[in-house]
Amino acid sequence: MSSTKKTKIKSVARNDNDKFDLREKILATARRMVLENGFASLSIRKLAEKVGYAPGTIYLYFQNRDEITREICVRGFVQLSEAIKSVADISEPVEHLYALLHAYTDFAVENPETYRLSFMEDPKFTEEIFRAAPLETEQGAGRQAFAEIVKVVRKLKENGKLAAEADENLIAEMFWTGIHGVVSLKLIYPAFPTNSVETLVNKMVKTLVKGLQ
Amino acid sequence: MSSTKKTKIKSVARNDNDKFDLREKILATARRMVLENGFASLSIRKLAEKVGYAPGTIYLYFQNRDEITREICVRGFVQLSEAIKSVADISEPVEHLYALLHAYTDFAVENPETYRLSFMEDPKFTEEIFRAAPLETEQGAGRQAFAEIVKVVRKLKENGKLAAEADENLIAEMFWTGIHGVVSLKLIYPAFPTNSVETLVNKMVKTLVKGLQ
DNA sequence: GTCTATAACTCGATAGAC
DNA sequence: GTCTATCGAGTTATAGAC
Repeated sequence: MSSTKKTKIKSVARNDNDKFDLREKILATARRMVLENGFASLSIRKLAEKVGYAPGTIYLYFQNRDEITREICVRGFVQLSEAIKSVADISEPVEHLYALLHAYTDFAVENPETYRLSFMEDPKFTEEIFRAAPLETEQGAGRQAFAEIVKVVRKLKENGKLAAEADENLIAEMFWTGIHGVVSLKLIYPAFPTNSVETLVNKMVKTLVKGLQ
Repeated sequence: MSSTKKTKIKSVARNDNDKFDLREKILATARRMVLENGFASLSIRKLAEKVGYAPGTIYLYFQNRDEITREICVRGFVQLSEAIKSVADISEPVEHLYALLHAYTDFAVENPETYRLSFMEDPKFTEEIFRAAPLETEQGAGRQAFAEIVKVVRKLKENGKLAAEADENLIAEMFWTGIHGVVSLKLIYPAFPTNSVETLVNKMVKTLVKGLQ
């Protein structure tokens, strides 16, 4: 790998008065292509054509195709992380838990391609989401999201909804893997779990919460 | 790379007396390649080379590449279906449930590539597993497996572990999606759920069973 | 610095000679 | 049935013109 080769290409306007960031333009175009036809349809050649540059030009801003998809995923997960945090002010713990998990599944359903690539397709991207990194940075988005679940579990415990000796981490992972199973199966094959994501998530969370008492 | 030109294709021993099924040989070789390097590494060219034939020959036995991967998946799920049925003689329902779900997760852990392709990568193959087909045929393997879970749920109900008005189908789907979430997340990123598949499945099933009462 | 053109390598799939 | 040759398409990456 080429270490810190962030070639911060001169931020000079190319043919306009406004300075524009070609890197961002490429990313935006790539994102649009992905939303329309999925990650598989994202080829360097087509991307370059749409942006109006030659294929080789893309490589001035990105090391390779993966770096583009990775960046799209990571940015997507920042949204997820924010959505999860946006319900943090709900004081009642069970209600908070439902809101948080629904924010999660809503993100997956509304951003199926991002979710698929991040959690179902390629370990490379999953790693990117969970990478050990300062919690504040974008790269820690997956860990931030998980940390929020742990917080809610702790809140459940403090409110007596949970045994004092319960393993918070294990329980948080149980919730996460459970709802991941619901959305991931539904995303790949909508016809199988015949029940809707909402019905399944509600039933699962309700049953788990009751079973934990 | 390069060099080592293998032009000795013609010298491969082909037993013309025994009529051996080249189709099976191709499948077996493909399966081996998949086990070693994943489905992505399964190319017609490499496969043909390993089998000792020209690339075009493969197409005499399979319509295309997908037909090979599909067949590998479907056969894999017959094994899963059999593993699940092999625990059907356990009379105590909760014990039966645990055994069944562990048979499922064991299959996923032992056949990660098959499981990944069937349930995480390409809807085409998921569809093949769940295809509406006579339950007895190979193609119904996924549905057979699910039917077994429904049976156990019904048994739980008959033994009073479950409310009489409980939705058997919904509960069976809840168990399936739950353990699918555990194994699928673990398969794609072993480091994240820090707890083992066994620990998570046990905790989840135990909590769900308790919560259903 | 920016971009074009193209190399060099994949791959799946097919046509035609034997 | 099998092989050779090839098409058409994808990919990364580089050499060199402007």
